[in-house]
Amino acid sequence: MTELSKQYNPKETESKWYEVWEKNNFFSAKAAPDKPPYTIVIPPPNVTGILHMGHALNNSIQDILIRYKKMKGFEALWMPGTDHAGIATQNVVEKTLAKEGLKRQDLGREKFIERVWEWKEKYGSTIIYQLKKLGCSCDWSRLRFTMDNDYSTAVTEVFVRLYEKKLIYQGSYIINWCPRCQTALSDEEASHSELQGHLYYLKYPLEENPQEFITVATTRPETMLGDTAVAVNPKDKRYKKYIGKVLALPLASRRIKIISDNIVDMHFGTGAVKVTPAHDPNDYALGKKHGLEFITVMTPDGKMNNMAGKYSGLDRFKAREAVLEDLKSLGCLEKIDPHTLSAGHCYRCHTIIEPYLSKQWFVKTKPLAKPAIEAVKKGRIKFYPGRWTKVYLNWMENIQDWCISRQIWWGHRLPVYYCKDCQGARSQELSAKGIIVSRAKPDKCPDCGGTDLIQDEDVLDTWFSSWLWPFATFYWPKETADLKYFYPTSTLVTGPDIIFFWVARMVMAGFEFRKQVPFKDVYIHGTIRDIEGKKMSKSLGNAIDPLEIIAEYGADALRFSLISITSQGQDVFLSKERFEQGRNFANKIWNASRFILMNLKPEAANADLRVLLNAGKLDILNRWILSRFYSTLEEVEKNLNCYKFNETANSLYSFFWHEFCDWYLELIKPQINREETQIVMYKVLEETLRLLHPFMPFITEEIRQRLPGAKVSIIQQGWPHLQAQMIDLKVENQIQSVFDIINMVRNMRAELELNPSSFIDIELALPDKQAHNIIKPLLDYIKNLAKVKNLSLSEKYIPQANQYAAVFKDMHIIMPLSGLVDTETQLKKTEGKIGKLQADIRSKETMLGNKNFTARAPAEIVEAERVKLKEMQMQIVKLEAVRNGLR
RNA sequence: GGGCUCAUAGCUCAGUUGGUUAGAGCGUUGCGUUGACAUCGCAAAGGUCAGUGGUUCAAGUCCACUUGGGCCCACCA
Repeated sequence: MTELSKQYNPKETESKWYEVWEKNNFFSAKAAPDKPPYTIVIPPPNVTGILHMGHALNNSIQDILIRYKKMKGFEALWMPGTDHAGIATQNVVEKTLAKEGLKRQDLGREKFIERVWEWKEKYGSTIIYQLKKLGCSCDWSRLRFTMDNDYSTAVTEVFVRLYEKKLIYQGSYIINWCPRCQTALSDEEASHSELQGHLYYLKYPLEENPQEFITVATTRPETMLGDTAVAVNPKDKRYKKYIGKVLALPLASRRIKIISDNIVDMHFGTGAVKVTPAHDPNDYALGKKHGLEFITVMTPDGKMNNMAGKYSGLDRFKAREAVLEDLKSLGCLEKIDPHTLSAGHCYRCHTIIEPYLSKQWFVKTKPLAKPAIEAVKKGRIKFYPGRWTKVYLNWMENIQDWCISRQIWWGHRLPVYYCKDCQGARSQELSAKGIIVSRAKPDKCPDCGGTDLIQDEDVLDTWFSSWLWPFATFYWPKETADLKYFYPTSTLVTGPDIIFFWVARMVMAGFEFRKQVPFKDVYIHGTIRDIEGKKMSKSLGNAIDPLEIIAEYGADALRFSLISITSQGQDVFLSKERFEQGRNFANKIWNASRFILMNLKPEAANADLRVLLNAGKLDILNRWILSRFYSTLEEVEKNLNCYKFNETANSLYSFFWHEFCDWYLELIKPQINREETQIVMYKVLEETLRLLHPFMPFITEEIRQRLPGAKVSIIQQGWPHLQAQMIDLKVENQIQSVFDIINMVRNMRAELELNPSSFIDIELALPDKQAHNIIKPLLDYIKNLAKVKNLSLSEKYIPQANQYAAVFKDMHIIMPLSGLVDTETQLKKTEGKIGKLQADIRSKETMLGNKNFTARAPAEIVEAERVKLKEMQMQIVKLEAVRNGLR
């Protein structure tokens, strides 16, 4: 066995063990009918992704679950993969093209897509390597990509099925349009944020009397060029007389009608609203209802089109200025008020969304939502923390149809073909004629037999492929053995930001295509923020790079620190110093293990603990640590099973550090060569390492391998079995008393400013004779850790001037002094304690004197309070004796 | 407009179904390095649990309101 360094060096161990795990296929899972399955599908990171703290947290949690379940005997599968991330990836590749002075149109569709694939091959696995650095135990042999051939088959299949069920339709509606990406977006992809804008009051003259105006208020004056009506509320007395009259729309020189509709809010703006049916969703509805004209005044890249007359070619915001300028000179701009408005922004490039009328494909979602609502209501899918249930249900119950077509190139092309011969016959309105939706490209048109078929140019929303992730990764629509065994999956771990994008839709897909839930538990973790509460992001420059932390502190430290501060679902405010806790803990584990390894005899690994226990060969100290260990194990499992990761991490931390190291290892030093100590010390370390392994996989593996009895990996050692008979609260209490006494002596020493390394004498005065027998065998422990030279036991406390005494339960702890210490100070301190105790006693007495309390509180609580009061009364007598001795 | 969430030690946060003297990590202060660990040990200081009112024998915990952060949803032109 090689010498261990004084400090843990994560770099040396991490890559080494990861290789071993991979080489031995410890991460692979196979359908195993004799074992229960446990499945997690990874939220597939974008191929453009690089590991950030959110990923680190998300994947640490998943790895903890997978490693725990694997050790526990489940066939645990963690399905990995990446998402093609349509718009995001296309944007990235377009940027690299721009450096060559090229646009994607210069290459053409096919060549461009080739470039994207090239980019993907080159950079698309970056995040996979980074996940490995984190220690993730994904079954990499199953790595999937949402644009894999098989996966695309599933996407096409789903489109065709939904189309055939009439749950997919095509139509012209107002959608969210990103003028920069030049594509439609779903409602979820338009993230609304407030911005400071203006409310512009425009005057439209009446045709019959141009001196008379109706003033409308708008935030987007440039759209007035597409106005086809002005609407007022029918109840609005101010405008009643104008309803049905005609206005001369300035600049556009068009006649528009004044219509009335209840939807108009009389109290907003002027109570008269301009109606632009082609550029606003509300106006669109009004346009439909009142049979208005739809005039599109913009081009897809956000410029004014030739319907906009002289403004044609101007960018929409430049056009706004120009329009305002011209209205002003016409005297048609009444005023401008500051106004905060909320505008949609493209979730990929943050450009302000333009509501835009265009022909798109939609999923009819209401029927899909129905079983997805029911499943959650009935608890077949559970959210952790539970409050997300409401968020999910609220969205699901108010679900809108899903716009799934995107006008970009990178993605799954719609399996929609048009017959050129039939196209002429197609009306603008919905008609299936000449539209062929098919799994494979058809040879000829089923309507006219024409062979001139072209495929729809659009691709599908990225989420239209990711919503199939829990089963498409198992090669659905094939009924594979893996699909049957591993699906439905067990737990989904993700952040709150993609509940609508992804989680909700997966539930819908699960029911629609598999007739069951896609997962049983959804664990929603918090968002990682910087110390000021801002979301961590590269663009804000406040991000802490997990890889940097791994390089500096190690992956185990990163994981442990992250987990220990993330209480269930709560956001995390993170600073770099936070990771020192994990690093220090790793180092503590390392050094405690180093100490044990230096003293351990290999045969200790072979003994059977139960035999030893039954033979009565375990002393109280060893029984104590075993009891504490199994109590901890019990707690760890309870917390893990309800996704309380921080509590688990913290109980392991405090058990290992503050009980095992601070007390146990210190106390056993004098008896370290005793057989029972050897065995227990080995046992507790070995099993604690196993409990820690899901949290800190590398260091626990490294140390386990150095202990006797190692298998190829600690993963194979499995999860320790709870041995409830080892939990002994009586033993725990007795040892706790010893610790309390030691603490008191240490405290007294510190109060007296005695050098911690000097030995002192102590007398314990304990009136209860029977207690003497219990404490006698424990005296050596006290002597050891409290640095006591002579420890005597007596039955009676005799107050004396040259001593310092303290009280613990019914015991006086007496420290003889050689006269150097100031008795005045001791007296003050003792009196202070008495004063505090008196106050406590008074409040207890009041409490117990209250008949309401004694009558209504549970008997055991009242009894406990009585006992407590008695103890306090006893203590005060003893303290008073001490005080009298000092006087 | 609706909903969620947070406010506890100087900082970051725990605190289970209401029930002893409210905890941890970091930081601070004092003492301590001859063999596990200074990425350490021992000890200490530090909290009217945001405010007000209520329910209760009992409130950090439950309820209402107030104040101040953060987030989400919604078609206020």
